[in-house]
Amino acid sequence: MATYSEIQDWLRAGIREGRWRAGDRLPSEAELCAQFQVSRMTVNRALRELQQLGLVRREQGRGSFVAELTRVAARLELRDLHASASERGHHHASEVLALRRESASAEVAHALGLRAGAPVFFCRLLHREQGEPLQIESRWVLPAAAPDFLAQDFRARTPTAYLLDVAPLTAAQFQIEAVAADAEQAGLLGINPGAPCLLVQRLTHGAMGPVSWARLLHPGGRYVLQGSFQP
Amino acid sequence: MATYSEIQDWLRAGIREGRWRAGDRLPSEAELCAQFQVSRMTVNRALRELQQLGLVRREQGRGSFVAELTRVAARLELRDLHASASERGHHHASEVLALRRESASAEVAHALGLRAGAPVFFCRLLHREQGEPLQIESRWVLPAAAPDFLAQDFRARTPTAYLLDVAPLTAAQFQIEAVAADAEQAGLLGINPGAPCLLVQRLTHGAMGPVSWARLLHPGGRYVLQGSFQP
DNA sequence: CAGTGGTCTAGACCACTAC
DNA sequence: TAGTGGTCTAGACCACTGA
Repeated sequence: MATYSEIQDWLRAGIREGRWRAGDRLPSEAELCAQFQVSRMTVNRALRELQQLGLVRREQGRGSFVAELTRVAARLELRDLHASASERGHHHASEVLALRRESASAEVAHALGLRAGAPVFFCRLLHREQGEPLQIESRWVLPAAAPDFLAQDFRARTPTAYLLDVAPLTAAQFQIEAVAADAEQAGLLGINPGAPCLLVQRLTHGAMGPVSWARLLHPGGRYVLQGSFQP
Repeated sequence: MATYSEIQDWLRAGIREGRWRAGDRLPSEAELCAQFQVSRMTVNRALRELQQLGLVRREQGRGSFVAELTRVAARLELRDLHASASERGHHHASEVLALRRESASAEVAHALGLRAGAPVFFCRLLHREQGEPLQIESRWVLPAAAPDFLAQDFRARTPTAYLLDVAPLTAAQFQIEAVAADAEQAGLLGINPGAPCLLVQRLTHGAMGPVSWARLLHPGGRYVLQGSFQP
């Protein structure tokens, strides 16, 4: 007798220890049923989930095989700064530099799917972790998606956390690039003008469509994105 | 009668169309069984897989709920440059700047889990896409993992593709940051010294342990990492 | 207590693969 | 043809939740 997760553990251990190498055939469902004294449904679930994780490749009529990794992939998470600082036991503070209604520039209008000049809410915050400037957040919000946006106190709750509440996410896109800080940004972040920064641009969608477009600028030396892939 | 994926499609459609909002309770397994005239195992699988995808949250004794997204996450893939250029129909070329045996510096030894001074293979390549410099690849390889590394022609096949062949990946870690180009890097990439670059550092493991450590430097304006999240 | 999900069984029929 | 995985059934027992 065994459970599906025990069978998974046994297979993972065998793969990790090199008992089966990438591309090798694993025992068939029937063999695992006999070995672990379980029904086929149980074995099937164990193998199917390993397949969903990318660790195993299954082929009808042929068998189950250890998957070959052809790309380095990982789940990258871009999280609320306040929550991630708290998890590390760090202190996080936000300074509100701007909070107002604006007319959408061509760039903002394009990102949010509006016509240029349409009214949007805008905020600009400087985030500090342990007292050190870590991010300039520039954010444009569709008024229809968060009508009370301008009345919030973003020192108490970040725009990210507020928007998650009022307009739950259904989809998001981001892009990450390296840019040079301009003079104003450099002053806020306490770095030299032209210094390298990591720019994360993020568009979030709610059930009704686009909600918010954010440009998050981080000083190069102080902010690193990390990820890992462990099958 | 229905299949598990038809039930999933029906639930996803309801969530997408706002029939259930984030946090709402979905029909119970028993209700779905009755509605679709299927056994509980089928409904269970449909819901369990939606849970694994992060679209649904399930609680024993309470029910199944539409998940609230609390983080923007996406599968980020760091791929072989040649393969990704080919997919876009672009031309990719590599220039081999160095290919030799070295003694591991403290930094390299630490990354690969060696003692400082241990022999490692090293290569340095300049990758161009459509003729424009796109990446400086500096890579250190554990000789035991790829004994013939120094005999390869990396203009024909990138080190990434070669290593995937001889030492299949089992795990990887990466980190991404913004740095300034030094004079030599700037010369190779055709940018100004001090210009912002995206630096991706990547450590790959095979079945036997660490295989290779790579530092991939991209000119800021020409290289953007993108990702999206669609439940 | 009734209702929920978590897991497992011992079958079944099917499509596909390889010989 | 024998063996493989893909899917489904009609039950079962359990742990947990909330009234």
